[in-house]
Amino acid sequence: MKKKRVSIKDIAKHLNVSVTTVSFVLNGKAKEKRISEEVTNKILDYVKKINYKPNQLAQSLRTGQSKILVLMVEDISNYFFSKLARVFEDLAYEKGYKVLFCSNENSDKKSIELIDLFNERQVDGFIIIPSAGIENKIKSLQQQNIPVVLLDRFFEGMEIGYVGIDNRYASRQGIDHLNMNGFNSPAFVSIDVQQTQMLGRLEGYQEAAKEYSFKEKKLLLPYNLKSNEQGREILKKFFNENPELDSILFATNYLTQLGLEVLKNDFPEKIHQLGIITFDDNALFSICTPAITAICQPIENMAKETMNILFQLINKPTQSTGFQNKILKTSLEVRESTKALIERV
Amino acid sequence: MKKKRVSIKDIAKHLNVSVTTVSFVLNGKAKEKRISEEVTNKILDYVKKINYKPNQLAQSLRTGQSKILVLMVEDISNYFFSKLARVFEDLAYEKGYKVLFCSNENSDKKSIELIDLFNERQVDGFIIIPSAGIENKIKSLQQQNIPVVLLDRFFEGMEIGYVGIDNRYASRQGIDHLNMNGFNSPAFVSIDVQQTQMLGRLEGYQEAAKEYSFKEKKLLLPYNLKSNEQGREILKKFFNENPELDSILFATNYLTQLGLEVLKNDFPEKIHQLGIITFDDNALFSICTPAITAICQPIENMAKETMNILFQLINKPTQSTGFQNKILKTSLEVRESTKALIERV
DNA sequence: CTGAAAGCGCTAACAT
DNA sequence: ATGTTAGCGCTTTCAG
Repeated sequence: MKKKRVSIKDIAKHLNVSVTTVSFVLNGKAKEKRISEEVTNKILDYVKKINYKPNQLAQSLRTGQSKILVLMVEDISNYFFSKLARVFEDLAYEKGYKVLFCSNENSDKKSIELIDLFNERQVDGFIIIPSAGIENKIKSLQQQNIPVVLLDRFFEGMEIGYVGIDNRYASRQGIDHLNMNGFNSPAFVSIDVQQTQMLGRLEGYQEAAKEYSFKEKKLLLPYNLKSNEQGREILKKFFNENPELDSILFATNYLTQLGLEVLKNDFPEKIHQLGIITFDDNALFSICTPAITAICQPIENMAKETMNILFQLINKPTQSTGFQNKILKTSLEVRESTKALIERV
Repeated sequence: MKKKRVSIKDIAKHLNVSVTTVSFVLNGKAKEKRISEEVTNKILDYVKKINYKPNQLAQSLRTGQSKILVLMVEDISNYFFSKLARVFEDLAYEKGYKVLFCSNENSDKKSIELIDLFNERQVDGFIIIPSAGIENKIKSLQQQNIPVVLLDRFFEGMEIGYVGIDNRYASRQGIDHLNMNGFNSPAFVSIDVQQTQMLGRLEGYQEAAKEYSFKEKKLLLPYNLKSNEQGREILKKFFNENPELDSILFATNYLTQLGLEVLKNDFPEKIHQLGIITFDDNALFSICTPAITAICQPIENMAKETMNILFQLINKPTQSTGFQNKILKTSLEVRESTKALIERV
């Protein structure tokens, strides 16, 4: 039943030419190989007529290029990552590449499995948001001369292409903004994890604490929360025990969501008094009440820079020495949640 | 520099056996082909030692199976789609398949390009959320005997596997709920597009209008809004011109977001009086004020059913006749935005 | 200008 | 029980 795909050989036979000729013509090398216009057109016409498409698999096997890139994120269903994915998709297609997305759930085991999996498939490059323990796996990719660039997080001291934001600065930006609006006792809510981007965010907070000499007040939730409910409990306790806080910087999207749920349910008055800032924007933050001020990562730019570095690696087969890094700045989307109290309704 | 990948041939040579033997062992056919334990172990050990991975590309070329599935959605960065993607990813990996995600932006042209692209790559199956004009392209896939199943939307009368929700019922469910809470003049805000799922939602609304004999009041925004701003203008005008409305059913996520922005900015009192329901949930709807009642699609189940149908197609190479459809029910996540007025604070 | 043929890495029917 | 060998569909060198 399966209609057999037509191959280059079939075309050659049908047209009484050799496969070589067909291949040359198809690959636009007709001129270069000085194949007659007549033959060239005959082939082109026929190919169009039967709507022939070369078998990419065979092509890849032969050329060693699969034109496939892999983007490995923590969880593709997370807003920040899915936005990133969308931008990568478009950028890659422009260049004739496809992108495979996959989620590693921040697990080393899953990350390694996935990398191996795609490596077997000879993908042409990796863009990886790495979990903490896969430094060696990534080094092994580099040794095989497979282009990799890291995104969002990196490994201290590793020689590798990397694109991220200035997390320390971003936190500072947030606290500065709070400070300017009269909030001078800010808490920092984050996750207890050794990811570089999280450490940077914490650092920025601590630095600001010194400069403005307020007392550090940080809550680090366990990475593997059993449930949202557990997270809410912890936050609730934290708010109860620290009534003096006048503002909060949430280090990720997800925490903001939990935090707002708790505030909304258990401290309905506080939600309008506290200064609130979240890392990573989301379209819906603007319709919360109060609308939430956000530290925004320049997603498009991040993707663009990553692609640049990656394609440089792809096009330069020799092991290069200088690895490019790009640290971008975040921007602040100011909304109601950080308005000075006197200005609020 | 590029370390040459070791091939089955290298292994054979090194071990003084034939490639066949290696291939059989690697494919777990040692028993079946009655290859001695000794040889089997020798091969297995060596393979493990040098960490050999077969070249999937070559394998695919040979077997005609790529173990790759494609999920084509409208926009991977949309919450509903990225959630779906995540579930598909997990389900597929369980079965040894990978999933390529791509976004068609609801454009026929892009859809067709993408389908051709992946078709050339011999993917093993397609899961497609189709744009309106690609019925023929999909038929051509079927003719080539390539497994396809449609999701979310379908083509009237087409013989094809399909998974979706009962949109008519879902709308009814929403309006019924509003009605029970004393809202009996609901509007319906949707997009002016001929997608089956949207038509179903409209139908449900109209049906309810007849049954409860309220006057239909629908707003259909153009599909290609120039900007969010334009959308907001239209909504604002609509709210102004229809002050008698006591509730709204938004037919998609995105519209809800626009609508809430408008309400928040221009009708701050109304936002607490209107009954509001949205199609498709989002984690952040629960922290809006009021928290928004949502009609939830059973994403996990949808993915599961789709996979079932798809794998049935994949494993049954002969053109089957009976096509399976699965229409699932939505559920209602009741929140503040539809509380009867008397109950509200 | 065009064709023959080798070979990418793997599978599996057919020999031994 | 193991080996030989013919492809899968394509690119590309080398010979006309």
